Amino acid sequence: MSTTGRGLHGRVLDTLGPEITAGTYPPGSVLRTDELAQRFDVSRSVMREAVRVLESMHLVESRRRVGVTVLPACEWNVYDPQVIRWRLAGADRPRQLRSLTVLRSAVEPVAARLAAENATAEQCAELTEAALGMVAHSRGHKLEGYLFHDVAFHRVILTASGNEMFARLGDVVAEVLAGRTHHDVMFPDPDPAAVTLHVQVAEAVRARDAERAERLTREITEGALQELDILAP
Amino acid sequence: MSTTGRGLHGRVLDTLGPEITAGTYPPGSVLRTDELAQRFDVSRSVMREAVRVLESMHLVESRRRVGVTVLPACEWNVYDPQVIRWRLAGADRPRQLRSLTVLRSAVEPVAARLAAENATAEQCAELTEAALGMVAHSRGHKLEGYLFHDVAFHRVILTASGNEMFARLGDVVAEVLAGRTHHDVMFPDPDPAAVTLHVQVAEAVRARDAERAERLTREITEGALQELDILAP
DNA sequence: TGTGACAAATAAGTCTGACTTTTTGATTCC
DNA sequence: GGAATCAAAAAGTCAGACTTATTTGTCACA
Repeated sequence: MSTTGRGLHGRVLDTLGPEITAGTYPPGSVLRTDELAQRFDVSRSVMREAVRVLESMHLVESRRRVGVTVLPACEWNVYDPQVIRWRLAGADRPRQLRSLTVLRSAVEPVAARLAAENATAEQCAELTEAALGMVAHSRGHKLEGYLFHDVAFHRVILTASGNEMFARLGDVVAEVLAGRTHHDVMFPDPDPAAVTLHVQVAEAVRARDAERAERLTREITEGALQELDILAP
Repeated sequence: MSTTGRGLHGRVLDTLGPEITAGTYPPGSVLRTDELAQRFDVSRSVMREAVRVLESMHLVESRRRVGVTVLPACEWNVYDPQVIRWRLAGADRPRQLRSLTVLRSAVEPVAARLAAENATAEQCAELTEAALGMVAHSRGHKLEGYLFHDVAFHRVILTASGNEMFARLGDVVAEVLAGRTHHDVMFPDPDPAAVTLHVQVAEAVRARDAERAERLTREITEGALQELDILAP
């Protein structure tokens, strides 16, 4: 599940990216390419490539005669999957998880509405299969299997919406769900009400009932928000 | 309004980025770093930096002995502001504008609800000022002034929500609104109903009426969607 | 004393060329 | 025909020299 790994510059990013997103260097801090190259024991060319990537994520800004300046968090490309992973691995994980869950609560109901209008027969089948999979793994400490089908379910909804901006949030939702299962406190078995809601959403989409699909999905995401409130008020 | 401009590699990206996002090279196409370096008359180091940036946007994938492979659109980081600008400048602009407007319709109502709960006094003032500015420029072909305050209004809503994921969509909304004003057909004066709605949202936020702020904002975004349907059905 | 021009220092930016590593696909041998 | 081997291709890496822009500081001049 390592993020980059591709090449030496990826190795550098794997430690420098998390450091920056964790706030190790306060905004305005200046790093020097040469020093970084020394620290990571790579050539300047490799270090420059890494800096270019960080720059494209708006984590840093490189200026002549000044150096590589760390930008304030409000500038970061927080939708970059890499940045999301780095931040989820860091200390302000709970805050991040909350932001993303709020985003989910805005997007997924609308996506479900669109999915009900646009889903193909195949996507309806995948949805039903995922919902049934969730049911099958909802009891007896089978959290891994449950997570698998949960992720699949929400991915199908987002993809079937037909909106590419929604579809690309599939990875984000997957990270959030995985994070909830693995790192945070979670009950040994998922909430039965949530499981039922997923099944009902699948039914609504299959029945082309957009209104109902949206309302039920809103219940799901509101449940996810309440769950966060209980764990970290 | 030029996007990158910083350094030689930025110059390369300014032409290569739009080419790729426009679909000039079909997914799976293979580019060679050396050839690209020749074409743009830059050194391999510079070309490699540009490729790294494209790679971090998931537009291409670089593999040894193969070359730089163009990835299918479903892999692209479509939330990267740079990618958004490149695509909005390209041929499938209308499609892109629709995707982003649907995203707005999902996000902004929820953001308005949160803004009503969390906005500071200063943000309330900014919101009112923006709404009044829209009113002042709503008649007499003052589209530029209207756009300015419209952008400001939606930026404040998204920022005041207190959710950083929402806040970062300010630039996206700005692009969408600017695109609508400049490139697409638009009536010489904005819809009076929309202007009124903005004023009412500002009032609702000031009055801490979250429910009403959400409902009114939903009306605004649904209006934006209908406007798109009229222009490009 | 203030100000403007000029010079020096600094760190990123660029280029070149040689070398390494990985991957692929073709060839050969069993 | 299949497996092992080898050669070519392209990205990856490195070192070093050089360029350029920007900042800072100094000095002369008003």
